[in-house]
Amino acid sequence: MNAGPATGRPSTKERIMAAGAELFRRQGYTGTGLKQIVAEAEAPFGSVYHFFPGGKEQLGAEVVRSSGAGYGRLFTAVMEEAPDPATGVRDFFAGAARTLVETGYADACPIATVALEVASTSEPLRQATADVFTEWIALGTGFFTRAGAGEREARELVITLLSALEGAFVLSRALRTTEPLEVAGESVAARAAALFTPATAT
Amino acid sequence: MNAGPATGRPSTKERIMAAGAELFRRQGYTGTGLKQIVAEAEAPFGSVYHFFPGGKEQLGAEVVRSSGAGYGRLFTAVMEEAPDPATGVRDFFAGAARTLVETGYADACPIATVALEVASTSEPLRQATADVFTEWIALGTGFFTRAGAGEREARELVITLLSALEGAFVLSRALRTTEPLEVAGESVAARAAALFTPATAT
DNA sequence: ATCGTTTTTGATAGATCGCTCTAGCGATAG
DNA sequence: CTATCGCTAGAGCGATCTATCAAAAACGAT
Repeated sequence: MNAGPATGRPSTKERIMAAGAELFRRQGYTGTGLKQIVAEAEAPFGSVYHFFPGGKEQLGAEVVRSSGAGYGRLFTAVMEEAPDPATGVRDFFAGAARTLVETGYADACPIATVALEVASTSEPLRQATADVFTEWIALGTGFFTRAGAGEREARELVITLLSALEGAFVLSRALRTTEPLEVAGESVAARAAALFTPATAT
Repeated sequence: MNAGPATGRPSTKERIMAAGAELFRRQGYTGTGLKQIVAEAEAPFGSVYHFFPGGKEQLGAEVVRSSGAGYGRLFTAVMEEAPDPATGVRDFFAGAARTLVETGYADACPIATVALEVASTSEPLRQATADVFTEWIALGTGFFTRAGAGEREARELVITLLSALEGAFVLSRALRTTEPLEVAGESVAARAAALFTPATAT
């Protein structure tokens, strides 16, 4: 029942999930072995099956939901700090590009690789990724409606944003350039700017 | 030296590559075993190492380049059939959505799953995916410049298109809805329409 | 301190992985 | 007919995978 006290290293379960999140994000689900996870987490192998009786699939699902929620909080934080939505979009894409470069083009979306891998092979994992995307869409729709957009415009803007972001991650990681993130980010930012300019609204 | 005569089934190498392309696209690179590929291709196991002495990695690279080139031809064909670029974009996204539904949300981008998986784990495979994306960008830039856009606008439009497409594939496969493809496609089509409307050009 | 319960742990099983190797088939050339 | 060569064919190797399980450690109550 240890949730990680202020002192010492994180609990074994937390270390396993952190290691899993990092490795799944970089190498995908099938490309990452449990042995590799426990080695990186400095955890005993058996602990995986103690904390995740459902095995690798349960670990994967919990990691997807957890890191998905964390990324959602990051999105909200960046957007709320910005002076206006268009600037928030620009900042978010710029931050993603910075992280990508700093990690040697390894850390992009925490769940995209897993999402593509499992979409046609594991229903529980597919469901976990779908829940995360649904949560992100709801989060973004809420933010943009609060910023003054209509429900429909807000939803379409978030979906456009997420599509552009995920796709730019694919291109940027493969090409090892931030150009796709910059171009796609500017495209979405321009659309957001147009939507939130009262004078010329559609 | 058999390139597949008009009669009979395709050559063994062709069957292996076709099976590999389908399985890699749906389950990813690490998620697909050579045994599964030869089973689906109805080919002897040893033939893999006869035609691909470099093993799984070489097979993966050739499959990526081959199916990447095929998808590029599809893009060009759809765009050239359409009366104008914006319609072409709409048609391409609509066709992608149709294929996705018809295959039970399995067949999206032929190389995206592999691209994310190998970006940080296999340099030869990463290079293959990067070459395909570079080729697609060149292809699209050429088309849009011939349609009347400036070099820079054309390139940015293609990158925006590809990012939106790849990202929409991720969302659509996970959510099992074509909504992301429709929304992202319309977004790119609108931008293309604006760019190719002479009166109100930037 | 002692016992009973819960939590933790790593050795190991059973299956599958990519890959190697040798034997054999069938068409063609000398 | 024999030799050659491209290809077929699958048994089997070491390594690695996920998952299991019984023993050890930690904890709480008396």
